[in-house]
Amino acid sequence: MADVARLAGVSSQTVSRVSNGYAGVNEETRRQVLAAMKELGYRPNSAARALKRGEFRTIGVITFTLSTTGNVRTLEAIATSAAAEGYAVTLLPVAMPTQDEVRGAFSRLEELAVDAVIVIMEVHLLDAATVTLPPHVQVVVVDSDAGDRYTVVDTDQHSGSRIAVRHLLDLGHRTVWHLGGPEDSFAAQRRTDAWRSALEEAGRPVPPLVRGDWSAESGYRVGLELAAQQECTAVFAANDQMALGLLRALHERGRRVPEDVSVIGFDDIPEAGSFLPPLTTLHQDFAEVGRLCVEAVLRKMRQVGPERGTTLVPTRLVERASTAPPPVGGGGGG
Amino acid sequence: MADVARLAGVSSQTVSRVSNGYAGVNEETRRQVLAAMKELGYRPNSAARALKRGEFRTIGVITFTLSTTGNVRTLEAIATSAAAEGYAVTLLPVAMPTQDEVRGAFSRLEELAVDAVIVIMEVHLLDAATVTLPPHVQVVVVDSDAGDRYTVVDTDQHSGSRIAVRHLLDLGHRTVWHLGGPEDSFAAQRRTDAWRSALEEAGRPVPPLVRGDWSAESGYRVGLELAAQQECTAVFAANDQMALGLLRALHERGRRVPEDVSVIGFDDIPEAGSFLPPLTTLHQDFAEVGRLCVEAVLRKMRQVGPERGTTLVPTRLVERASTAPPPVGGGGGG
DNA sequence: CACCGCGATGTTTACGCAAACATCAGCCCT
DNA sequence: AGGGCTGATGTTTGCGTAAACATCGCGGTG
Repeated sequence: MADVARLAGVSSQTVSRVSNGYAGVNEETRRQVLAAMKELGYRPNSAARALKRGEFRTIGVITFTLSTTGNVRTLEAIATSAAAEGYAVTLLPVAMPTQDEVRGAFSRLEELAVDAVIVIMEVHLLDAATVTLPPHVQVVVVDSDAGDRYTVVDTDQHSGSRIAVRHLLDLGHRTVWHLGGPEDSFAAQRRTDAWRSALEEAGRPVPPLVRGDWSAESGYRVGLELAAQQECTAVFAANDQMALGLLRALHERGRRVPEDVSVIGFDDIPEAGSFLPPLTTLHQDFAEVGRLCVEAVLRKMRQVGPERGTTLVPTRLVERASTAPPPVGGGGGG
Repeated sequence: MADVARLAGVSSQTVSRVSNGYAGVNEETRRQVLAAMKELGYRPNSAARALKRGEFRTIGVITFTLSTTGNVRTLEAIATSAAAEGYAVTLLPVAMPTQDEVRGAFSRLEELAVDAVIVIMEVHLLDAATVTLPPHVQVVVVDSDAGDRYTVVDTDQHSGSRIAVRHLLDLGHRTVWHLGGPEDSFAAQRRTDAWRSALEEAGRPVPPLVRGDWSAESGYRVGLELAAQQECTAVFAANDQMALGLLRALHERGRRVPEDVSVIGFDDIPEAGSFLPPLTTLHQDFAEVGRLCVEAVLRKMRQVGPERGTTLVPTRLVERASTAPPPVGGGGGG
């Protein structure tokens, strides 16, 4: 910076002013400084800047696994939104869903150059990891019900699941089975709760719950059980990957989709439209979730209060070929 | 830090020594300092550290889109490996594959706190973006053939594709069709080249090339054309998503897989085993690619020379149900 | 016994930047 | 004409840390 100042014949402070786009610099002077910067290939040192300003312009994202579409898409949206606001995004992967790993991520975070944190994770683990964060670091959480302790942004799992169940009931199915996600996931839990309450509200029997672990493979395994239930004509799978496995299981057991069994998923992954048959599912707007996370965290940073509460992003039903009215004489009559 | 020093009754330099794990500190003193740190909730300020040390312990990852499995898995592996080495990872998303966007990412990078950059991107764009990087910033590229200008780490696309073609020929197919990836992708280009050369080497006819854009949807569209070719008994799809679309197209046109047509993919995405039928494909070791990227970039940072060259990670054939010998009287006789 | 060497610790300094304050010239007002 | 105001610029200072150097005490050695 001193070199630039010398070359431009000004003080280093003026260089700083130009570099930060401050007003109150003569147009002529500004041009000279910019020319000098360019000639010397000057780049501001972000460490010094951060030290002086007391902020890093960086948001940390803690995420357990990038193997689910949702996490990835949300992360991408966060990174894009953050970039638009002049913030960088630092990734803090948690290799295993263990307490130690989570604690480790948070403690790495402690010495990390971030002003705020967005957590994309099952919050069961977050709770237990009683880590004291640097006091000024703001936190926003995705996939949680901890709205009273953190600011939460999430897809509206509840209403989405109700839409799924309603869609199948409206087609004439007597009831809807559910291929749920893992027990330790809040998202899975909420989808399951909504499924049950929607059925109860409609006065329909609630079939036994079966669970997978989000993977297509688990959907296949559990799907084989469902395929054996002749009275099962409609299944709400908690995500599209499991729905894929379910489709395969049904196919192998000779149960046609949607003629014999209707299947609805959740997520609307890009491949869902290419399943056999194309999958009816609930579209999640991950881009919006990510955008809102960044917005929330920046608002918290800029304002004072630690504003808590939950923001929900609606889902949208995408009808494809995997859902249809029940077979006549089958489970119909709802 | 001064507070800690005061509380522990030592100088701030001793605190620094403890904080950085230097030898030459009395065990008794060290304990006192650690206790003081804990009591005061001291955390080293990474900005000041970076300023003093002249390095950020951070690696930037520039990536265009996180919508492909490969990019995501590689990114995840990079983040994990980097964390193991005490490095953080900063994400630099490039929203659109345009020159301007790439240039933008690189210029954001210029003021960003990174010591090195890993680029996961089609390098066609990278070339044109003649940005002058900060001189000390090392670059490693994934998916490129620019081994003479950058250090490159990539999956061995060529040998993987040859294995795919050989597998189908060995099953008895006369030749192998190819559903290629987009023209502007180096990875796609290499897979296509390898397909062609493997056929030529075996003295087989080279069917006309069809291309998709990596998406399942495009695989379906193009797949409809392939399905119309009665002499087509074996297809090598450049990735699993397009293979999924192809499977759907073949199904809709009444061509059974693998009885009438064999299909092989590339990537081995987690869902591939749940396709209908389960997809034979080439497994890419993205974790290894990511690990090697970090290793390479750290080696470059620590040593002097800008060591160039290419490291290839081998693929592995995963046989599932989508490949079989050709129908008798069909395209057989290879 | 004086001196050297070494381990343990303290003191000084500079990293690059930007806020705070200081300066200075030109201008308007009374 | 003098005072005060404004806009443009320069000077000083300190952010928190760690390298470099200084110091200090102790035990061993000639």
